[in-house]
Amino acid sequence: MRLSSRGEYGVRAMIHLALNYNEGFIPLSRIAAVEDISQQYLEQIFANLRRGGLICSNRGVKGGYALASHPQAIYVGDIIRALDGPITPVNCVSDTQTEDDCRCGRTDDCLARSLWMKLRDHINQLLDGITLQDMLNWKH
Amino acid sequence: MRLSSRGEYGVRAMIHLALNYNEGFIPLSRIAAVEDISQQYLEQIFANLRRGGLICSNRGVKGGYALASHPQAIYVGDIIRALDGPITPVNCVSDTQTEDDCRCGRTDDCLARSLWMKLRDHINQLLDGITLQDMLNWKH
DNA sequence: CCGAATCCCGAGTAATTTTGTATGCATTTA
DNA sequence: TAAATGCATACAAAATTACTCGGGATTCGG
Repeated sequence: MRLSSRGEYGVRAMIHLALNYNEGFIPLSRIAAVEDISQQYLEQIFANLRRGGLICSNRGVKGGYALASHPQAIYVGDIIRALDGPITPVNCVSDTQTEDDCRCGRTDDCLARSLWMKLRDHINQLLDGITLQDMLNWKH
Repeated sequence: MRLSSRGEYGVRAMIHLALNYNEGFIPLSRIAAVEDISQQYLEQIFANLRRGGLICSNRGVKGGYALASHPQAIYVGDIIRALDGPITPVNCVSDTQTEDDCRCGRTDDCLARSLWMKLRDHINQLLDGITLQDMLNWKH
């Protein structure tokens, strides 16, 4: 049940953007330096965030990245899904599952299945209830 | 945020033991066959469950495995922790973390850290609130 | 127009983790 | 003693993750 480094880095980078929401576009090099993340790796992560519509980008000198919307409107769940795909403990109960993704043949009469669905929903509900702004407010 | 196959198989095998709680010790070969899991792989899984005190074993002919306690007293969280270690989204906030397990240098003033702790607790609280018996009762 | 700063893209590689296999020994019962 | 079981450890194959590399495309300031 570990999060990928993509997800972890992605959330941290998004917090960074949220903290500097007023300052316009921020070059990736600065985020990579401050957060101590490989710049090229972070580029891939940001590519996914952009495709997911969570951030905007500008090329060229003075370019960089910025949140696509207000920190209040960006949910952690969306960040992680943009980077790691559907949040689910087992493929069996993912929205986008295919037939043979499932390790156990049975689908309907699988007692464990109810557990995985509960767990899936539980995690998603938490992550879809927390925005970047919420996290900024947690600052002690 | 995926569960390992160890965890998935382990829970299914424990459900199997719970369904046959009255029938004494059940040989692993039968569980492996019914649940369609590699027997040798399942042996490793059961070794961990045994070390975790969740199941009892008897060797020799007529030997096998059985739950160490009543299905009402066995929690899913304990099963998964016995197989995969601490349930946590990032090493940073694991109980048993070491210094360099943590990808981000900062520990205290990490805004993301609060999120990971909430997520960790959220997941553990769910899994520590569900017993094998609960799952049997979900049978439609 | 030129050069520097930036984003963008796809392929490739290294490291790690996961998922198993293989082999053999130990114990119990009939 | 033989067969059925659990026990233990090392090994191997596969998959995933976590990056690196090399080069392009775009924008801005001079």
